[in-house]
Amino acid sequence: MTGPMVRIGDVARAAGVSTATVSRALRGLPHVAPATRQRVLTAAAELDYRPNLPAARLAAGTTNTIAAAVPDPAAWFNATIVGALGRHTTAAGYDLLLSGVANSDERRRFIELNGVRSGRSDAVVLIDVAVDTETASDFVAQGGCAVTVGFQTSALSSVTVDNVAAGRSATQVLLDHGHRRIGLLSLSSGDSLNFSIPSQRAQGYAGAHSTAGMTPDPALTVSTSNSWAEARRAAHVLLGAPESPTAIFAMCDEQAFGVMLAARDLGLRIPDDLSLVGVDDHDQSRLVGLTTVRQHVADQGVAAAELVLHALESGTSAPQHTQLDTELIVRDSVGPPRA
Amino acid sequence: MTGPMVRIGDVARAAGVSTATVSRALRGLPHVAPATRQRVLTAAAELDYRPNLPAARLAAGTTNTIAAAVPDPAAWFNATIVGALGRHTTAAGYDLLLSGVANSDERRRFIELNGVRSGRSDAVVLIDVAVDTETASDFVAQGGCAVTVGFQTSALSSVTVDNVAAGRSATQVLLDHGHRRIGLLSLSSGDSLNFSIPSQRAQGYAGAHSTAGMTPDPALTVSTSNSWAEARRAAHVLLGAPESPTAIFAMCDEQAFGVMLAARDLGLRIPDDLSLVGVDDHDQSRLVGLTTVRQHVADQGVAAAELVLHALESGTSAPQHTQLDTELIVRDSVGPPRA
DNA sequence: ACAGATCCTGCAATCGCTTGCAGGATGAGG
DNA sequence: CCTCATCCTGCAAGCGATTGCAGGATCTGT
Repeated sequence: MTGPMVRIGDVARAAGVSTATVSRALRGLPHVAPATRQRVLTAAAELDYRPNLPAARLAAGTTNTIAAAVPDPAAWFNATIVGALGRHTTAAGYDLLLSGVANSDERRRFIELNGVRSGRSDAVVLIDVAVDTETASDFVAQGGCAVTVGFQTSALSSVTVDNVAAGRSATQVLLDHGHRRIGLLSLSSGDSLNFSIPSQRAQGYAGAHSTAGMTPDPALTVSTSNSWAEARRAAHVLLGAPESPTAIFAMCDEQAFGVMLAARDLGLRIPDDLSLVGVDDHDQSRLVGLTTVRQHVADQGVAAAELVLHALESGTSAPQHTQLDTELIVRDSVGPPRA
Repeated sequence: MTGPMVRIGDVARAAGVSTATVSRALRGLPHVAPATRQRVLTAAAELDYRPNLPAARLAAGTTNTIAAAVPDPAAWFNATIVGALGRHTTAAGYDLLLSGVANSDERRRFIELNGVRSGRSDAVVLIDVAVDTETASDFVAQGGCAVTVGFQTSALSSVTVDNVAAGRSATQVLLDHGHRRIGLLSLSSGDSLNFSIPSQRAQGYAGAHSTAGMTPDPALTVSTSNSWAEARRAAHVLLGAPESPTAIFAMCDEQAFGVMLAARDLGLRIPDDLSLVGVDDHDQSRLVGLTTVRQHVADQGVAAAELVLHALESGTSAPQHTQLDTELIVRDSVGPPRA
């Protein structure tokens, strides 16, 4: 059944050279005569030789693999980043290992498993997964290479957006239209591993208010996960309250979709009866006319890939922090408050 | 900088046993006395020992890794399956390697790289990626283990849905409402690697027509990728033609979203001026009230995981074919044709 | 034709863990 | 008290590549 395993020695014999030469020839290393290389290539092709990865990795001490951690691989934000990241790392010859890391246990395991010493991956990309300062510096102290996306800590390279500004401008649009009671649908810190995004966006929300000489009503803030269903329920609460908001700032578009559903449930028209702003510019937001603060998600994946590849190739461990722009995308979900 | 590498020998010395015993103790293998195991565990913990994966893989000849191939990791369908698949394989102790396979070159490379002989992965999951019969049987002949999702070939285990039935029932709804000119937005076979889905759904479309004693007008069929932008453009063509259809069957919900955009561009109201049915039941479909034929996507990922894990654990190579149900989800995008 | 630099190539030691086999210790049964 | 099974444990031979170092071939300039 199982085809005979062709080893590097077989190729060497066939080409009449040593395994050392085969190894060098096959990997395009210098110091091998063109004619010899050709001979080796031919022999390898003829025997249909496939180098054994674990062996190569053990000997070379390098894995050519990048491990990515995401809270939920199926979520749009994560998937988009992973897609862009993967495209670039694959092009550079790296494999992409994907791990779902939904709680702190899994996170610890992930960090442990991907340290330099286990030889599982050469570098790690943490997408929307936070790590504490100590863990991060331990990791790099051991020679690990990591970059974070959507979270920032000093010891690690990162790519982020200005979430305070995003929260501010989302809120500002609403304020500009005359809204005075603006609900905040916050991302829950429940089992989430990244607290910074919600708190920063909330900070922008508060900031915009205070610039306008106002203080937001704490009763208008509700937290949920990024699931539609939960956001919908939360929006029901918000909109069913005695002094309900005339507008809602949802911290992510997916939550905004949930609000739209709730509005429909309640017979509220957007933007006539309720204004709505999200953050992300999810693929679907255009379809439903959602006004939102766009973050260029795929670009973040590309940036992460560049950071990681650069670090790997240069061997540098000095962290670099990239911050991408956000931009307000005006669609149809915002209008003046109902009289 | 780099912490001292702790090897299995160090643990052995600390625990006063041989490396063989450490290896067995740490992996929970039988034939090691409880007291000894405890001693080894303690020593390992104290030294913060991390086994070196490549070494273990080389020695054991097994990788504990499953490689998944998807045309586009960022696409909703793929991401959803990968998410479910990953959750289950990780729980079973396997790593998930993710590769974007967008054309036949990449596909060939993927198959080669993941054959048994290269020791890169223990099994392969092909998601919406087709392979020809010969490649498939070669792969298993060499001892490879593979399962396909959304595509079926006899030599490999697979999980699919009945696409003919899906196409038929989508078309049937439209017919039932009295539509007689039904446009078909087909998935293009451009660079796609899986032709079977579009052709099967088209077959269902034709079948429903012929059951009703009709023959669909070939002029009403247009092919595009699953991108919104393309589908939108195609819909413009379809709807701008002299005898435009009163309804459209889009082979996937993402295309249907494009049609919605086009309809909006043209000032057509759904379902008053145009009826629309998709396939998938994309997360967003509910939001926009799209009538669609649901396929349980996450379940397909789970099924794929089960197939793969079973094959790996039992060592069986007899292919198993799982077919999941689809179900018509009626929302608001279908009505009678305009008078 | 010769010294010295430049290029290729092979030897053999590693990389760190797994595992078949054999041997010693322990316990049960007669 | 002896025999035989049963259980643990250690020895040491791999697993299949990579790579520092040394040595031979080839070439350059004089």
